[in-house]
Amino acid sequence: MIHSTFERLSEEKKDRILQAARAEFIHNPYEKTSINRILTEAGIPKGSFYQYFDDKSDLFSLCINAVYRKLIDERKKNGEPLLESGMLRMKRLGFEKGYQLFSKELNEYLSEEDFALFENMLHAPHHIRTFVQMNAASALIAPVISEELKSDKSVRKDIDYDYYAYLLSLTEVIPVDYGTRKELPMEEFYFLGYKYMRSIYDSILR
Amino acid sequence: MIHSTFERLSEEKKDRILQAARAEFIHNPYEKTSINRILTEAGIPKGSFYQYFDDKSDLFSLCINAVYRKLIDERKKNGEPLLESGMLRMKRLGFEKGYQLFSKELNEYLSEEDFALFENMLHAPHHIRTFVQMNAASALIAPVISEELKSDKSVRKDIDYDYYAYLLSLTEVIPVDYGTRKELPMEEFYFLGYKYMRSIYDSILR
DNA sequence: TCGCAAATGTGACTTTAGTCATATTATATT
DNA sequence: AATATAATATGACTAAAGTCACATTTGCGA
Repeated sequence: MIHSTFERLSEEKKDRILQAARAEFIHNPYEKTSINRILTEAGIPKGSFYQYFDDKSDLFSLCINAVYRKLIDERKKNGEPLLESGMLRMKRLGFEKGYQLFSKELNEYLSEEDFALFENMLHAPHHIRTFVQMNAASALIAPVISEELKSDKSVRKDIDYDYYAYLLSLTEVIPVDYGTRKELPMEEFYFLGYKYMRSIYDSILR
Repeated sequence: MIHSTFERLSEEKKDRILQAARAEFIHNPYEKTSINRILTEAGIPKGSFYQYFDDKSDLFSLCINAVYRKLIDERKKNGEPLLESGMLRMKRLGFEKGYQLFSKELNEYLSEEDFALFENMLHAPHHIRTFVQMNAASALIAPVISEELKSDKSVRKDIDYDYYAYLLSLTEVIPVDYGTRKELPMEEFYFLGYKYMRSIYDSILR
């Protein structure tokens, strides 16, 4: 967990840490990254690190969340709902077309460095990847979906919006976890994701 | 991930490792446990460890899975279905009664040491706990649920049993993750678990 | 503005994880 | 049985994580 001591830091210092961490996580696979190096680069003493964070995964989460936040903000700015992204559209348009659109958008929104960072997340140890993705889902994606559910006429009014938004935010995490364990090809993940999403919707649609 | 090299080891050696790890994880909170100590205790050289496992979380998973396996086997032996355990029954009988029954069963099946181990799992870093629980769910619990779904007349025949069994196996993991993040009291977890289970069932019941 | 307490900063130090070159043992091939 | 080849075992070594006692700064009531 990222401690409140970190949040209280000056923007300048927070950014110095983020940038140093980002560079490290972009250029190395997760297991090869070093807290020591990041701290030297950012000019932060070792002791301080453990006042701000629990461990390396927090630092990684910080970097990944920054990219997710960018993605979300862009979609919002363009008036595109978040729920429509990823899985659901993939199913609606078919895998090929949906994936093309998805890639196109990512290319618009994300830099090459962002892609490298995401790539490293995909190859990080299973528990780190799951942690980081669930983190982003719950902290960034779920709140947006919750709002979308509230203003969606086809959704029941008596449900716990936050909880179902959280469940929906896992639409990428859960199938990927399952698919990875079963060693399924990437393409199948999306259909699993759709099934998962479908099962949540079955409970909350009027 | 636990490598196949470990599986190939003699039962004697595997058990020596399991017992040494178990003792370490029972007597220390996760962060205070040491691979080095476990290996010294088990008489296994450092280099061998990394031929069998990726890291400490594998060793922890090994210990936790052994207890889950015991629980599952006991329920099977007594002819009690797995799906009825935990959340669902909690909802059917009400929290108080359901929890009493749950505790009673656990007390029958598990030793004090098993409890200590589980306790340490509950307080392990978030990503370790999630990893270990999802692991057990997917490797041990899901296969049993899959069989139960297949022989359940009220379940549709055209579904992907394994996948929905996997989703149902997460009925304890998902609500606990959400509840922990939101800092909800333990009791609420069970109602969230029921909602989660409900939403999956809505999709697979005839 | 002084003095005190709480919060934050600091880096030498200890312990732990993880690597790798080499040794040993098992398995297959003729 | 002799030889080649692959699989496993080993522990000294390197690099990393994590700790802690002490220093410095900040906030705040008198």
